[in-house]
Amino acid sequence: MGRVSSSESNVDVHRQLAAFSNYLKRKGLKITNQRLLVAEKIFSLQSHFTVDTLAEELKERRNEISRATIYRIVTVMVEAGLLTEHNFGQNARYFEYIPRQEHHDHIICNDCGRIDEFVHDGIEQIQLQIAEQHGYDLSEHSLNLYGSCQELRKKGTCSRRVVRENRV
Amino acid sequence: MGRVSSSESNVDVHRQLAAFSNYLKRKGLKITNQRLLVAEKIFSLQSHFTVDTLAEELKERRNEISRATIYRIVTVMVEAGLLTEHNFGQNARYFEYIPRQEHHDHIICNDCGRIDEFVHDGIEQIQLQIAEQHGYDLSEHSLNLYGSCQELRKKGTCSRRVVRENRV
DNA sequence: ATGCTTGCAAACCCTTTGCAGGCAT
DNA sequence: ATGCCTGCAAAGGGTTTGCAAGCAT
Repeated sequence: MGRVSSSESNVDVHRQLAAFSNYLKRKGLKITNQRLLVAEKIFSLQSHFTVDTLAEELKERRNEISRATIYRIVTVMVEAGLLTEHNFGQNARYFEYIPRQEHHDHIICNDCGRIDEFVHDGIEQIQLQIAEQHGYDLSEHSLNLYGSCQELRKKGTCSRRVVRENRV
Repeated sequence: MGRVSSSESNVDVHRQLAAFSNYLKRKGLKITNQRLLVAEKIFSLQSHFTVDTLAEELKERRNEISRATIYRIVTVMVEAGLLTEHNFGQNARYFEYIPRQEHHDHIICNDCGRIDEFVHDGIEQIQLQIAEQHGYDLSEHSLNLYGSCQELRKKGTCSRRVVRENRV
């Protein structure tokens, strides 16, 4: 249930990389191999990630980059407005590439950690009203729904769990 | 804009402490001085807190309790259903005492860190619909609005910031 | 040549845990 | 007396930072 038809083409990735390069140039920052590799991985991922998962994936493709550097690059990309940071749990910092300013909120599965996305115009508007009523100038918001997806209920198992008699 | 008329009376605090004691007894846990002091502080706080702020406040009142112990007590209280944990930022674990299962969401000020609360039945219902549409069994949610409150705009300063020419 | 970037390792912050002594039961 | 609790200090996990070498400009 991500974006319309996923399969980000290479053309898109290249365009996004070019945009990132332009940003770097404009800011007087250097276009390094590490920055391009990390950005490319993020653009082609098309989903949420942590610095840790990113580091693992890069390592598998023989493009190992130190976590310190990845943290620094991700920070630059957040400043560039290319990445958004999420607070899904207390001990994980998730980032997500959001093409063309497409906003959305998330539903996270308590069983398997799966993350789905949604947008609801009604909710978006109500939020603006609420902020106004409380005297706030709304700049952003974070709406996360937590629950269990169908997988565990239907199959009896999912990537993380098995249905047991005594659910905790 | 917290709960109706705040001023939690001592009577209430005592009742809540009694409830907590009962819970401890029921679970075969011990009623220790630290547990009572921490719980009392939380009940009388009537707002969001971190383990750190709690530790500081207890220290000021000459009731210093080690952070390790506070973490352990807070964990028990979450299990008892007396506390809810929030993810307002990535590097702070906030807890909140929620009397009588009163649910609410939050608006957080980016300037001063102030936290206001609200409930909107419409949003609550829409969330259930969205979860259902995506095949999820909704168990909980977290909705945080971020913005700037009136203080900084009106006074030119607030507890954390001063209005400057170049806002970042 | 210049100085931004990288990688390493150490430092940090918050949180958890092993252990021995303390206390509620 | 029993064994759960506490406090200390050490360990852990994620993130940041100082520094010297490396690389884009």
